[in-house]
Amino acid sequence: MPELAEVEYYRKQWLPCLGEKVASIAVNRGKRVFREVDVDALCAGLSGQVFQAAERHGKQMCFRFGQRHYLGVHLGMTGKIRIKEEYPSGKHDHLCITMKSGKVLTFTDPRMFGRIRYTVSASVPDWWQDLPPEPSSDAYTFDRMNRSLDRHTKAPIKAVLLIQDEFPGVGNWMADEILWRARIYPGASAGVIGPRKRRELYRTLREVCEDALRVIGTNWNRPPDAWLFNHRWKDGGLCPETKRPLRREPIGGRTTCWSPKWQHYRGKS
DNA sequence: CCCCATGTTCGACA
DNA sequence: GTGTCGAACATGGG
Repeated sequence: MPELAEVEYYRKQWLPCLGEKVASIAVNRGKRVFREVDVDALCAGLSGQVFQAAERHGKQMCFRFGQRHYLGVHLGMTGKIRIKEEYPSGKHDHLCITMKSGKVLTFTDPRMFGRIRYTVSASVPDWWQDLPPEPSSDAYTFDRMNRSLDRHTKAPIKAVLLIQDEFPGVGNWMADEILWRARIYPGASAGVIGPRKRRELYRTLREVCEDALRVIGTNWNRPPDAWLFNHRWKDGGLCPETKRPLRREPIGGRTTCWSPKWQHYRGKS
């Protein structure tokens, strides 16, 4: 499920326990989500620490315990985090952090494409440093987007928008929403998109990131029907602009939904 | 049984 | 080295 805005929503789920102390840890040892983690160190290290901070960058999250314990969480395709009232928990609750209050910070992920990281360090771990600017931030410039397109001139623009080093947080539905608003055919090579269209793309990129954070990232509200979002999932969906049928086909290796008449821009050939 | 899935990574190839 | 593409990862839902 999770892209930028959904991850932002999940980030907030543990916040009610901010300032509380960890009582004990339980893990589903050996699961793929712990592939980069020393699980013994995590269980031993986190106990007794105070939950201090919850941050997000793109689709990644970082939770700090005490001054030196950094817990990284990526939700993959099916990950969720939430608070449970008591420990005995579900089959896919791979990480359960029970607090002194009895509440349990829980990480769930049936498909296990998600990933946990754990670092103890006086300084910010390398995986949480020097991250590329998010498209919704002030640091994200038109020049930067241009460079991303020029580094991947032959790839379909849809595929380029999904590269996390270039567009952190953008996922499959957001990429489709961005291209629909900019009226660009998702299969168009990034390199053939002209300067004027790039300006439009820059605007819709930032707009979709901001809209998504505001509408879904806050309370997971249902987006307006004027977005592509509500129409893209099922067969038979209609374009909110043209009222004509949407198309769904794999582009850039992912299921892509677009409105053929509306998204006619294919660049210079 | 079949096909599909809002993500990332790795190997092959040009 | 760089860029692009497809397969693989593991599980559940329709």
